Amino acid sequence: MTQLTGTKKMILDIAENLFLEGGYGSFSYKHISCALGIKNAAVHYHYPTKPDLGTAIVVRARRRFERWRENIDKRGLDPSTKLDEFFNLFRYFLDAGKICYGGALGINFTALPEKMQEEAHGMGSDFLNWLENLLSIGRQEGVFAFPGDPQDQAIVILSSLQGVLQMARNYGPSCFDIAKSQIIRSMRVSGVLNSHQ
Amino acid sequence: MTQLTGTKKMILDIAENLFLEGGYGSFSYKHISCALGIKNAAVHYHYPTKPDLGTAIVVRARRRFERWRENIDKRGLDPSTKLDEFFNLFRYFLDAGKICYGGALGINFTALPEKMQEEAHGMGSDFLNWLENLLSIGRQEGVFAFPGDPQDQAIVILSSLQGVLQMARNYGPSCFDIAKSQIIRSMRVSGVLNSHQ
DNA sequence: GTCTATAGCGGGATAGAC
DNA sequence: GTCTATCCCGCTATAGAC
Repeated sequence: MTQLTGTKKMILDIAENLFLEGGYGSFSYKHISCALGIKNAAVHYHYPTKPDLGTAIVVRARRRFERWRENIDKRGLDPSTKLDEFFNLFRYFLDAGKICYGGALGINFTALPEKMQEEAHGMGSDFLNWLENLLSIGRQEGVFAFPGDPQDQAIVILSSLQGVLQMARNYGPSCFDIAKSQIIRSMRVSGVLNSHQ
Repeated sequence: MTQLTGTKKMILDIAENLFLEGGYGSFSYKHISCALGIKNAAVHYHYPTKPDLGTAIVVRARRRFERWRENIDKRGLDPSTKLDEFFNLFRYFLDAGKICYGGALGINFTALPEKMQEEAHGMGSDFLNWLENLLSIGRQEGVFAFPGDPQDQAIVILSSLQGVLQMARNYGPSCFDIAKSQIIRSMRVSGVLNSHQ
């Protein structure tokens, strides 16, 4: 699969943006065609059905995360910086007023086209596995402190990020920074429990 | 506002169930009328517009949480048990394959009717304030241990619960128990950091 | 309080010309 | 690769009879 270009790429970009604002029901052929100044039949030429288009969004996002992961992992960063880069991935959504892929996919999960569900499952694993591995290594190196399995901690962190992006629409973007700070604070090795600071 | 009965109550029940499965776009007058064996015009008689119906869902849910809160607070439970009861509130959604109000409201928040947004905001505060208060008291009593402000910890816990209900659709209900256990474990006073158990 | 009937819109999708 | 034209569907909402 080579790089997308031209109309086909622009269709996918617009669809993805709308998708990240409200899920599968939030983008339509009409909306996309109007934004591009073409007719909806032209959009159907590139992506025959909506499940095709929806699946393409998730497939591309997975490839993008894979490139991000490769880039991060080969830079030899320490675990704290890597975790910070991970938070920055989600900060992009916050700044754009969007929810993340997990949220956009999870909200109507059972109503999604089957292929989209499969890709959604794979994408969730991509994120969870990477984070679990980071937490495991970070704790071994004495950088992070938390009880229990790294996988369990990864689930808490990822679910909190997903949830807080939705809360931020209701309470403003500061929620995100609060959650991020609190998560990091909770894993601080030198952290003193029961402290008010 | 007295207790709802008859058709009007059933309409609201069905709408709420559908709403909690996929948000504001997931319930329709047709769907509701079919489920009740009546015509959509009859539904409009009870709730003239969709914003009316959507707002009624959130208003009733807020009153329900208020009753829950009064009941819990007057039973003189210890903070750990209260927190467990709070988790049980969300377990109901898990068992029913639903997402919580925060998720159902947050996903299309900017597209919601204005009154619904206001109620959603109030509802989020209801939950956050109660949880923050519980965490604050629990830490004073030496039952919970966590760094930082109780409000910040409340945001992490609530966002995680909201996110994990959505993740559970993708990864199965075990996510919920894992997140719950990990959150409790992280706040354990006797907990040993860096432990693998 | 529920019905029939209908209006008007936006959605996904297709056939066939250019 | 994009167009015009069209189809069928589900949606919210309303008027007026019963």
